[in-house]
Amino acid sequence: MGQDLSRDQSRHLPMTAYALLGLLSFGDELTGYELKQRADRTLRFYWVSPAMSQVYSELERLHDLALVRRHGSGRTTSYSLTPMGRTTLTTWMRETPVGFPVLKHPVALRLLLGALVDPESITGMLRDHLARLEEERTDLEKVRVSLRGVDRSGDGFRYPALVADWGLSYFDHERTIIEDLLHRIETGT
Amino acid sequence: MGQDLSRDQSRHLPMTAYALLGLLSFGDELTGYELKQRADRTLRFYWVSPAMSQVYSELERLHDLALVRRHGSGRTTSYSLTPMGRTTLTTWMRETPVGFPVLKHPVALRLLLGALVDPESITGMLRDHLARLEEERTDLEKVRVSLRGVDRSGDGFRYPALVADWGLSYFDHERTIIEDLLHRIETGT
DNA sequence: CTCGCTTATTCCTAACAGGAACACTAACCT
DNA sequence: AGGTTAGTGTTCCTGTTAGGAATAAGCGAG
Repeated sequence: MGQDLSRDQSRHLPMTAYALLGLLSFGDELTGYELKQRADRTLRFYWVSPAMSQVYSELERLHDLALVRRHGSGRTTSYSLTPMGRTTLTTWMRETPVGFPVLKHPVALRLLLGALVDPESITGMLRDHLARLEEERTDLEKVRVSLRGVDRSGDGFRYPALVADWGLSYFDHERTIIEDLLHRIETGT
Repeated sequence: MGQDLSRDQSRHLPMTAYALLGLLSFGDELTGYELKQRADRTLRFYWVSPAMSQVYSELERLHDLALVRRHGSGRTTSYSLTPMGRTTLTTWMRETPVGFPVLKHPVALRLLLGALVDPESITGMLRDHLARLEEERTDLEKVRVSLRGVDRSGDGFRYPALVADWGLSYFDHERTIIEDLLHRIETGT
């Protein structure tokens, strides 16, 4: 039984686990709660923010695998990356086949079924979507600004800022698309 | 106990259920297998394609709720929308609060952690992503072409074609973004 | 001091992903 | 004919993920 565990390092973990390791890879010592917050704040633009339940159970597993260290100062427990955790993460970065993006776009799904309802219902939905798009964009803008400060770690490239720029341009593109769709629907192609 | 069921029509179903009802709303009589195929072919660009297991168990539920009709000709069973199923779907289209898109972008996630590995590893990943993007784009192009033929249902707007155009422009945008990123990384901002 | 807010964790349930297993059909192929 | 291979159609099982309720301690304001 025990001998199998020695090779368990090469087993792949659920994506959530790597996302958490990734958040810890920036060096901070974080509680489950803080990890969830950071995920909600920055990660959510490119990856689904894991549920609270998921964060804690995943941390449990990562601790069992010695990929994170526990810093239990009384009631609250915080976590940091172990050297082995860092190795696992970089190995995953290099060796794991990278999947294709998956999108769950409720607006597109409904647009597809647009013939079921009146056009006003569709244009209304698109306008609501535009408004929310704008909110999200300003949120991401704030994140990018705050990254400018933190992102001063020397030698490498400023990847988090790059990704933020990518996200912003994504929002901009979607806005023009939706505006165009609105125009086409209102005038009849 | 029984009396509660009378109000169960207003209960909301999982998203997968609405996606399946949506696929059936185009009028065909489909088996679970065919539904899965259609989802893989067209739906996947805007919504996660449900797993086989999910399709069959969801159809089971929809049948229990009398939202789909079963056409059991021997060993294979096909399904079609009941009037009540159509009503449920249009009600959902109009009344359900529309959520914000969720993206799982493994390339963006890794780019965020780019400092962990050498730049060549990142540019390699981006180039792979470009290639796959191109494949997906041509798949979607085929879908759009085939829609031109089917999409001749009279009065309304050609929504499926609209959504396909949206998807194509999404791929085009992502391609230019990635190419720009590659250039910026290779030259050092 | 107690009301409400944030932090922090645990637990439960339903939804979803992924694929193995099984069975039947059809084409083709030597 | 018999055999192989590919596609159709369904069921079952396990692990992962989503979502939120419940709990509790700490902390600032009235």
